[in-house]
Amino acid sequence: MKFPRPPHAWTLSPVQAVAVQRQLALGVRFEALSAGARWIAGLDAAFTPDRRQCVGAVVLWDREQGVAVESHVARRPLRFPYVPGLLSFREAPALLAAVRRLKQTPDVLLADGHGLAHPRRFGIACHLGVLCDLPSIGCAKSRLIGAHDEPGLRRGDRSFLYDQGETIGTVLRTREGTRPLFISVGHRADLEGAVALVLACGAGFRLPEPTRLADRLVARARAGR
DNA sequence: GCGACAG
DNA sequence: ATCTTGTCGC
Repeated sequence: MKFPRPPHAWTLSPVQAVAVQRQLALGVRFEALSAGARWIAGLDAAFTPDRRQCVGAVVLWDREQGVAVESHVARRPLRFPYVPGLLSFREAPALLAAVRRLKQTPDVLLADGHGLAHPRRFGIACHLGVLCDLPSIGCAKSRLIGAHDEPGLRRGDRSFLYDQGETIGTVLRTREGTRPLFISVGHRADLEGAVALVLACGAGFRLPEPTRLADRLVARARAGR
């Protein structure tokens, strides 16, 4: 698929990256996520053993048939350090390269990381969604910012994530006996719809199938092929 | 100055 | 993310 808008430069200083986030955050749109979203693109990244490259993977999951219909990986040089709050500048180049290889355009992107649950309300899910101009959801395995109560112990139990008086996400238990996931809106989505979609993509594991499969794919592609 | 800190 | 053995639980 092609991107409606050309991306900005990726080789930046942390200070410049923050400026880019503040600018792009103005482009985040809020919409009701389509309840009929069928093709979900799960995204995940890893690093080569020498830590010089980032490997991005995308798995297009057909929610109707419950199967992966496309899988792609792409490698890009690692040019940015890990700085909490600037994750996308490290992983997005490889992830976008993988997304670009998709034949079918996704209905929504499911990113491994936060969306609005971010200090500047522009986590990697927002970044990917805005650049691709596609609905996106952040699905992180741990908290970056915000306060919350511990959700109930059963699958589907949830509590909200708050920061500065705003509700920035949902802490969702996707499987009993495991730590909850942090769901937040990325771009062109709503929190309720995001939570519903994550649960709809669940297959008995803590992670929703699209990102779980992308995770597996990237783990294999990391070393060799 | 002391923690917290997506992946 | 990644480095790593055994071990607790279903």
